[in-house]
Amino acid sequence: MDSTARPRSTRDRPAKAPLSEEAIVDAALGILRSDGLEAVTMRRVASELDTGPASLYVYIAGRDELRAAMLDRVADLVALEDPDDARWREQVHALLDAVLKSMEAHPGIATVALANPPTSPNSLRVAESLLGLLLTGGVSRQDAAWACDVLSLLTTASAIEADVWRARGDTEAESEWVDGVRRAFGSLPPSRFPLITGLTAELTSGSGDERFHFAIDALLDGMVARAARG
Amino acid sequence: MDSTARPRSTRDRPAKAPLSEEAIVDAALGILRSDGLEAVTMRRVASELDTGPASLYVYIAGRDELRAAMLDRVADLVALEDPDDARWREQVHALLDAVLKSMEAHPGIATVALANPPTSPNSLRVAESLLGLLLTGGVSRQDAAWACDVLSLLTTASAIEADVWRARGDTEAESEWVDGVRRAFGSLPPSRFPLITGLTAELTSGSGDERFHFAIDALLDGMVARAARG
DNA sequence: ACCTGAACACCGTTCAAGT
DNA sequence: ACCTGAACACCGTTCAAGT
Repeated sequence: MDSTARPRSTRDRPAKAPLSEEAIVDAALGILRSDGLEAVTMRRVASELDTGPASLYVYIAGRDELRAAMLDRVADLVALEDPDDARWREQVHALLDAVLKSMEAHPGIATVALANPPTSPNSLRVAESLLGLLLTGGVSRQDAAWACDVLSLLTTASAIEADVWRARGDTEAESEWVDGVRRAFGSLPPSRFPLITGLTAELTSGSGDERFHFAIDALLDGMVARAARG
Repeated sequence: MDSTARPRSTRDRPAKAPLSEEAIVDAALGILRSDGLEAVTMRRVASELDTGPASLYVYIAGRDELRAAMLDRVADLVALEDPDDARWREQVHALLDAVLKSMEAHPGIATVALANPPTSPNSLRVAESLLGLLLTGGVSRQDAAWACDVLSLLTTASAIEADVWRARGDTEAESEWVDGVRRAFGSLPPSRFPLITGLTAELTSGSGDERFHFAIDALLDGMVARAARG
C-alpha cells in the first residue's frame, strides 16, 4: 500500500515515530489490549506517542472516529474462506467464531461495534462472506439478508457478555462468576421464581462458546425449516 | 442566606425532596429520557437535586450502581401475562416487544443492560415469565434456559441498534439514515461486493421491529423443530 | 453522627500563538 | 502551513472539616 513501510512501533521507546492515523490506531489498540476500552483516552494515546492530545486531532476527527477506526482494524483480523456446499454450516460457525475471538482479544471493542453501523470496509468484507455462506446453504435471499444482521448482533452481544464475565471473574476462569450466579439463582424464593430455581442447572450450564453456537444453530435451523416450507 | 422565607425552587421541581436512593434514581431517569445516557453524570444528577456530587455517595455506591438501579427500574415497567397454550408464541413476541419498547423509551439503558448480568429483581421477573412461555410452547428445558439468555441478548442488542439509528437520524424517522446506508451499499464496487450490492434492497428492507420479530420467529422455529426431532 | 466543600486526578475538544 | 501549549468546561470519587 504505502511506499514507506516502517516497523510497527508502539511501546519501548521507538525513538520517535512520526504521527499518523495508523500510528495512532496502533497505539490505541495496544492500550485496548492491555487495559481495556475505558483506558483508551485521547490523552493516554497521545502520551503513549510522546505528544499532547491536541496533536491527534490533525489525523483523527475525535474519540468516536478513533474508536471506529479501531473497530475496523479488529474486523480486518478475521480470515475468510470460500463457500463449500458440503460444509457451509460449519463455515458459518467458523466465521462467526473468528469474529467473536477477534473481539474477545480486544476487550471493549464489541461495545464500539454495537454503537457503529456495520458499514466499515472490513465489516462489509465479513458480511459479504457470511451472505455467501447463507445463500449456499439454501436460505432465501430476504432471510439471508436479515440473518446477516441478526447473526452479527448475536456475535457482538456474545462478545460483550464475554467481556463482562472476564471483568467480573477477574483472573480466574468463568467458573467463579458462574458459581456466584448459580448460588444467587439457587437462593431465590421458589414460590416466586419456581422456574428459575427449578432450572438453575440448565440456566448456568455450558460455556459462553457453547451457548453462542447453540444460538447460531437454532437460528440456522429456523431459517432452513422456513426455506423448506417455501 | 435566609432559609425560612421561601425555598429556592429550581424550575418546576417539587420544592424540596429529601435525598434518597429513589429520588436519585428518579432524577437520573429524567435526565436519561431527555438527554440520553451520556448526560447522566453524578454531578448532573446532584445539581438536579440541588446538592453536590459528594452527597449522592451516601445513598449510592457510585456511577455503576446508579446505572444498575436505573436499569432495574426500567425492567419494572414491563407488564407480564400468564402463559396461554394457544397463544404462547405471540405472548413471547409481546413480552420481548414490551422489554424492547421500555428500553427504547430510555435511550442508552440497553448499553447498561449488556454490561450488567441480568440478575436484578425485575430482570429475573421477566426471565421467569419468558421461561414459562417457552416451556408452554414445548421447548426442551435446556433449550428454554439457553433461549432465555439468547432472546434477552437479541432484545438488548436490538434496543441498542434502535438507539443508534435514532441518534444518527436525529429528529426524522429511520428512513433518512436507511437511505444513507442504501446509497452506501449501492455505490460499493460490485466486483468486490457482488452479494451486498445485489441484495441492497433485501438488506435495507423492513423496520427494526420487523427484523426483531423475524429473529424471534426464526429462533423459535429452530427450537420447536429441535424439540420435534427429539 | 451525618453531610458536604473543596480538592485530586482525570476527561474531550478548541484555538490562539508559536515555529 | 503546520503543529501544539494552554485553557475551557467538564468528569468520578475521596476525605477532612464542619454542623
